[in-house]
Amino acid sequence: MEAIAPALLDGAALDAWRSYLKSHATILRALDADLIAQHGMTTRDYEVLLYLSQAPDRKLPMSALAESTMLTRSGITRLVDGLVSAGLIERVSCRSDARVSYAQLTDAGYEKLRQAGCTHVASIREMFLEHFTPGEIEQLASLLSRLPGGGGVGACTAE
Amino acid sequence: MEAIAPALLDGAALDAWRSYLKSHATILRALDADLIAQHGMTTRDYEVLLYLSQAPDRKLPMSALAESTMLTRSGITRLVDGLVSAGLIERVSCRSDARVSYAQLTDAGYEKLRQAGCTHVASIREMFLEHFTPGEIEQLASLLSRLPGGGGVGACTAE
DNA sequence: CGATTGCGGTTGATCCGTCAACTATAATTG
DNA sequence: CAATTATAGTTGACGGATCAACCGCAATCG
Repeated sequence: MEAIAPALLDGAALDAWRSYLKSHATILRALDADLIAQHGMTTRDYEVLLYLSQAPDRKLPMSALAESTMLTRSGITRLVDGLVSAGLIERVSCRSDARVSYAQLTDAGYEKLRQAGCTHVASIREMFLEHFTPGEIEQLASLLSRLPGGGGVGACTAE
Repeated sequence: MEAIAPALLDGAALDAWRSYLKSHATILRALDADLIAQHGMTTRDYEVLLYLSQAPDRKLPMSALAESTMLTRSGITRLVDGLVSAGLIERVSCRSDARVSYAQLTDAGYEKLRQAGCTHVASIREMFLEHFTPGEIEQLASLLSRLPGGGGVGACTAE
């Protein structure tokens, strides 16, 4: 009568799961608030700019962005709309395939990313990294990489 | 020129952070999809029912729910609206303070939670717990508990 | 080739959650 | 006790993301 899910999860497992959920919610909320306050940009915006900055020619097809960010194609369309009207991104069409439309980082977008990167990375350090020793970071990286989407080998969701 | 944030984060730190973000997005999306498909309910709904089920009298003030779920009070009002009209929750007023309104789990809500709990916890096992040994779960719990919101000692956000 | 099928992207409707403003009640203070 | 201030909750307007439907183009298959 006392509990439902908790009764089905033993102590450490429950702790791990709850900390995982709560810490994520707390940290992301704070990061977003920082980024918005300091640069008028959400973490999603930042993520898109970052992916573009790392891509050849600083441009990516919309679909690639959608996959990287784990948004739907329609979600990306709208997100990019915003960045375009902010002047941080341009749409350029693809010569070899008229269906695809690239999002390309503008110089202004690159500069914005550079500026935001400083404070954002500092926030990530403060909220996440600084709570661990380098050895623990490695442990954590190794553990988390095994989760679905974590980037490790067994990350296939068995679709 | 090659990277922005990554250049500022060394390898393991970047891996840990990225795995943390991506795994969370992937897992939560899958859990939500499962819960919706099998029980017509979001993880937020589930969370609210769960908190209520663990509360004395199976009821909690709206504000308490808001705090537990990390939603705003207005967000909780709307979420609870939905659960009320689904018959899983009732609103009951407080006799000692006319401002507070409790959300109370109905029998139907309890039953629904019980049913959903089975599959939901199974999904959590599959997506999260099963990737680790018991010892690793403990490690993970210990590490994550140190993060903001993770429930550990230093979890104060220094407001 | 011409028709079908598939892919990339956008749009309309909708849902979910926030913020800001508001109401009503309680607590405080002079 | 009256006036102020604080707290609990709801509501309206809005933003962000999804789904489903769609358009245009490419690729494939007869």
